[in-house]
Amino acid sequence: MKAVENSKTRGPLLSERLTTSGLRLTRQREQVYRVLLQKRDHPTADEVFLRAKRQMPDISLATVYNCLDALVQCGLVRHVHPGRGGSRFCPNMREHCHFYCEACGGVFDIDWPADHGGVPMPKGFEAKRYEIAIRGVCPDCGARPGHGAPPG
Amino acid sequence: MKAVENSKTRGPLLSERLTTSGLRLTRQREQVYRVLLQKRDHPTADEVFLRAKRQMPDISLATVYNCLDALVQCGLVRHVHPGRGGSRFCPNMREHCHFYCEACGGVFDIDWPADHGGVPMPKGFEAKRYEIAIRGVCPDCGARPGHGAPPG
DNA sequence: TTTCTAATTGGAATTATTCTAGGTTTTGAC
DNA sequence: GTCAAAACCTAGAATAATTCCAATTAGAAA
Ligand SMILES: [Mn+2]
Ligand SMILES: [Mn+2]
Ligand SMILES: [Zn+2]
Ligand SMILES: [Zn+2]
Repeated sequence: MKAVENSKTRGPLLSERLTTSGLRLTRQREQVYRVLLQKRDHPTADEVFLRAKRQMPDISLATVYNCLDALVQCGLVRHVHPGRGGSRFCPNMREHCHFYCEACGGVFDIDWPADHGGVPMPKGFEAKRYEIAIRGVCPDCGARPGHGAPPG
Repeated sequence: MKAVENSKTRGPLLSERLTTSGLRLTRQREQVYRVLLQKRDHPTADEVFLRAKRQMPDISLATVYNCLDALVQCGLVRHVHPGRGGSRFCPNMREHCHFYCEACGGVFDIDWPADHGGVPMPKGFEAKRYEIAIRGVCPDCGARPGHGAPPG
């Protein structure tokens, strides 16, 4: 039985995207990508490592960092920078911004309307991409004030 | 001769802002704030430390971190998170966003038009503040391609 | 299949930041 | 002014996140 790419868990592109970027398809890269697609909660590298180890006990943290880097390089994953704590990773490549809940530390994708228009750049500045961070309180934490687990 | 507050280098508010936040005015906090106002290039904590030491050789790095924290707490300084490398500090409290030059690593203030409108939030999300990062190439690096010093 | 090179691995190293414990300064009550 | 309490500063240790390194393994082109 030939393995068929399942876009639900693996995404349709991994093998192609890697090779067109001059990178190889490896078990570890598949596993790291699978982990990211399975639970889209913007895990840290260390969280990805813990989840990946469940099915691949010998994978190393250094490899997880390498794989995440490869996935970012070939355009399948975003590297997200939440200020405090380690950076996080997101397999949603649609244009969106990130909401950081100050009560529970959760990270949420927020749609970013296509008509954003951007910010007018002063002469000479060449903007390649925008990253919008929104800090506040998520629905769950807003509903039960004082009960949000502190971030970290 | 009574010392007069010089708003060019010290800003008009340090003493007041600290005390209204329940914090004390100290030599070290003055010095750290002075350093930030003198060269507004978004230095890292370590860069602030090096600059502050020139006039106050006994100041410690831990104190610089503490002072920066106090200045952020009392609303005189912004804590800026550029993804890679250490976080940076900015005494410009007007609404603005940050341009990160991918060639030289420089950080620049970009005015953020007042009519930005914000991003429409899904039900339940309470947005407290926005942070916009723009990545690209600054005027200097755009003018001499290939000559921008690599960031770091 | 062979060969070449990219990728993986564990551990050490580096970087950025926070913590700790002890000494100093400021503040405010007396 | 004197004194105690609280805030602050300091050096160095500790922690957290990430990168580097040298040796092995494994993908894929020929
Ligand atoms: Mn996301
Ligand atoms: Mn700024
Ligand atoms: Zn929350
Ligand atoms: Zn530049």
